[in-house]
This record gives sequence, C-alpha cells and structure tokens, in this order.
Amino acid sequence: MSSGHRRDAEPAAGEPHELSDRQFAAVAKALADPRRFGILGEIAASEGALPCCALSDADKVSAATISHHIKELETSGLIATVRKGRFVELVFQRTTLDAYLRRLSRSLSPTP
Amino acid sequence: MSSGHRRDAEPAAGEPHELSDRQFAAVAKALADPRRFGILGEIAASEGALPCCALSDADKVSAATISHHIKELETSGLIATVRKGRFVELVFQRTTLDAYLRRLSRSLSPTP
DNA sequence: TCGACGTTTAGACAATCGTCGAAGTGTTGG
DNA sequence: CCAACACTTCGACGATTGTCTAAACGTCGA
Repeated sequence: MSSGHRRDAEPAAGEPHELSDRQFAAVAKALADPRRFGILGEIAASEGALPCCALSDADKVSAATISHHIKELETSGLIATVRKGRFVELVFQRTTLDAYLRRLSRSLSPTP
Repeated sequence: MSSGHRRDAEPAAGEPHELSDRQFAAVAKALADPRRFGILGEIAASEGALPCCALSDADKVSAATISHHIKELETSGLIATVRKGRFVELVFQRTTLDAYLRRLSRSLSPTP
C-alpha cells in the first residue's frame, strides 16, 4: 500500500484542493470512530511522521485492527503512508482536513 | 420531544460553548451519514425553522426513518426541535456546529 | 366529536462496522 | 540463510446502524 492511489482524481499541486462528495463522506466516516480519531490525533501530533507500531493504541487493540483503521484513514485522504524498510510511516495530510472543515462550514452556512 | 434535554449540562448562555467528549463524538457520528447530513443541510438552509414533513427526503424514505435521523441530530445538539401544534419545527444550532469545527481543528493542530 | 394528519415508538431485518486470531508477505539483522 | 519483526490479508463473530411496516400518540379542522 504505497499511498499513491487517490481514487478521486486529485491535483495535489500547491493550491487548496476541494473534496469530492465521495471523499467528503469518507472523511466524515473516518472521523466518526473515537479510536480512529485518537489514532489520527497521535499522527497529527507527531513531528513529521511515525510508524504504526509507535501508536499508543497499538497495545490496546490487535495489529489487524490498527491496520484496518490506518487503511480507512488513508482511503479518506486524511493520512498518507510511506514504506520505510520494515516500517510504515504515517503522515498527516492537513490539507485534506482543512478542505473538509472548509466544505463542512461552507455547506452549512446561511447562504450556500 | 421538546428539545429541552441537553444531556451534557450545557449553559447555552451567550458565549461560545465547548463540546464534551460525548457530544463531540455524537456530532461526528451524526455527520457521518450522507442522508442525515443532507437533512441537516436543508434545515441549516431554511430561514428560521421548518417542519419535518417539509424535508425533501420525506418522500424518499419513510417517516419513521426521518424521525430517527431527527432524533439523532437533536441528541447531538446540532438541531433543536420545537412542537408547533401538529408540526415539529427544526432549528439548526449553529453554535454546536461551530464548537465542533473549533474542537476538530484545535485537537488536530500542530501544537495542541 | 371524530377523523385526518404529522410525528413517534416498537419490533424486525439486512448491511455495515469494529474487532479478533491466524496465516501470509516483505524486510532486516545476526 | 533464517529467524524475528512490522505489517497486511482472510475469514469470522457480535454489536451497531439505517431502513421498513405497523401501530400508537397528539393535535387540529370540519
């Protein structure tokens, strides 16, 4: 899983991108589970990147469960994964979170 | 269901309130379903308030399903309900949405 | 008063979800 | 080379969720 499959035709150039309906729903769902949100929080708090096994949840749930959550976070575009030897580095994608926040507040504003 | 049961001890005075962990999770979950989000969007877009039966989804799904979603939106604090005779008026609670956005971006910022 | 209407509740069902253990895939250090 | 390690995939299980129908509730207008 090499983090290179945006399933939504994303430019990812330099400007703030917009979320498709699919990705918007995926982000919302990814944020909905407390454990997954906790994992995302740890990734976001880390400087740069950190491997899966460094997550504090790694000793609360099985490795399979962690892997499942990581995949869902990656599918939604909230994180990216980079293989670094035996490890997988997790990098927070702040642009996706920002795009989600933008669209959320914009689609619920008085005059859309 | 008279919209008067904040289950989280909310002041709702005048200042921007903060979401408890429970309410934060509830909001995230409430936003995660596309249909429910669509309903919320309609409520937010309406001037003031509108009854359940005026929702455009009301002819796509059963009334029971609408009622279920309304209840979940109300539980999360994203809307309030007011009985008006035979009807139930739905009012968007922008302060809750704002509090959610605040906490979301704050808990995922570089230096929490 | 009574029936139509808007909404809610109860109960059921299929689909999805979070979780697990076990087996599989790569990769690295000894 | 091989054993340990970091993950991923597979198949399964229980819990939750979105949806429905049917019945109940509360409120008006005729």
